[in-house]
Amino acid sequence: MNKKSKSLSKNQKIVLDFIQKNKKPVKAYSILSNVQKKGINAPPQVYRALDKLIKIGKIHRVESQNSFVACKISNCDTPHKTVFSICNSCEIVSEINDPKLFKNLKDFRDKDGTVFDGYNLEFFGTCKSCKNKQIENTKH
Amino acid sequence: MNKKSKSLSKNQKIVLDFIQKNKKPVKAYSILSNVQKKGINAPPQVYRALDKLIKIGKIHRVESQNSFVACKISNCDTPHKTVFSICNSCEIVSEINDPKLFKNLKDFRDKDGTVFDGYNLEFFGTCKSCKNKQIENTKH
DNA sequence: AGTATAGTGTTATAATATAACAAATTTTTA
DNA sequence: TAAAAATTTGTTATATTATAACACTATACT
Ligand SMILES: [Zn+2]
Ligand SMILES: [Zn+2]
Ligand SMILES: [Zn+2]
Ligand SMILES: [Zn+2]
Repeated sequence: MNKKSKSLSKNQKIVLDFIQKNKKPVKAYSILSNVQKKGINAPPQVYRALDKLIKIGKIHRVESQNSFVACKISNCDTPHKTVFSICNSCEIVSEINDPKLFKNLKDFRDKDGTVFDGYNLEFFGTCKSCKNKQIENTKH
Repeated sequence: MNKKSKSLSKNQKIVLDFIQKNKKPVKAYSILSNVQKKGINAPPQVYRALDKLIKIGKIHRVESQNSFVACKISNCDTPHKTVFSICNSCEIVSEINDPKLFKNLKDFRDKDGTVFDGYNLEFFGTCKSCKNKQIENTKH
């Protein structure tokens, strides 16, 4: 049994379960208040679980939002290579799985030829649904 | 005289000046403690200046560090299209100016064909100087 | 069984960021 | 140039996000 298949601890399961249930990214203190009934009482319990889940790639941190979202790509690399699109209007986040873009990022070298271990890319725009709403509003 | 050439306010100048003096990104409260002698007394004065400087593209926020760094690319776009390399070891940040990469990012569309307004990309690795130090250490 | 590693529960506190409001300054427009 | 609008300031208080430290428990490894 290799390390990666080791099962999650109680708190890790509770936190992951809550994050996976949510379509949108969730904030640490929102997780806390929502899992208190399950026996998680204090911030460190949440943050420890988050740290571990991030480390093993089950979730990602959305840096521009201080929020956390379940990984949508089963074999997401660690150290992390993540790409998200983020709606400026409703703040919904989608994880992007685009092989061509991944290749461009993986192959990138800086001026010194440095190879990077990982990256995080966040695209910002207006999602389809919000764009439609905006069009609706200009009609009236 | 267009809007972009309008001069900065007193606090904005003080904050920008401090950020530009630093090779590494700086934190908001470090800015605060370093400019108190210039008459900036409280966090909102710093954060307001930061917000404005970010908006006009004079500085960028390094999302993974909660820190702020002067723009090294004179004509950096707003809304922002930023690429950084970040050393995991010394946390030094370099702004990357790579036309080919910029083009790849600019041309990217998601599955729905959405065009994005901006993006932020952070690469993580070990900088040349830190890599050399590591090699030195393994010699002994 | 014994040791090492990882996880738990808890309290306190650090670090980062914003709300709200009155006053002053600068820019725009009439 | 005077009035109106927009921006910036100074200030106090508070919200939000995250970690330190410590004693203890559970699990995995040899
Ligand atoms: Zn993922
Ligand atoms: Zn949206
Ligand atoms: Zn820039
Ligand atoms: Zn370094």
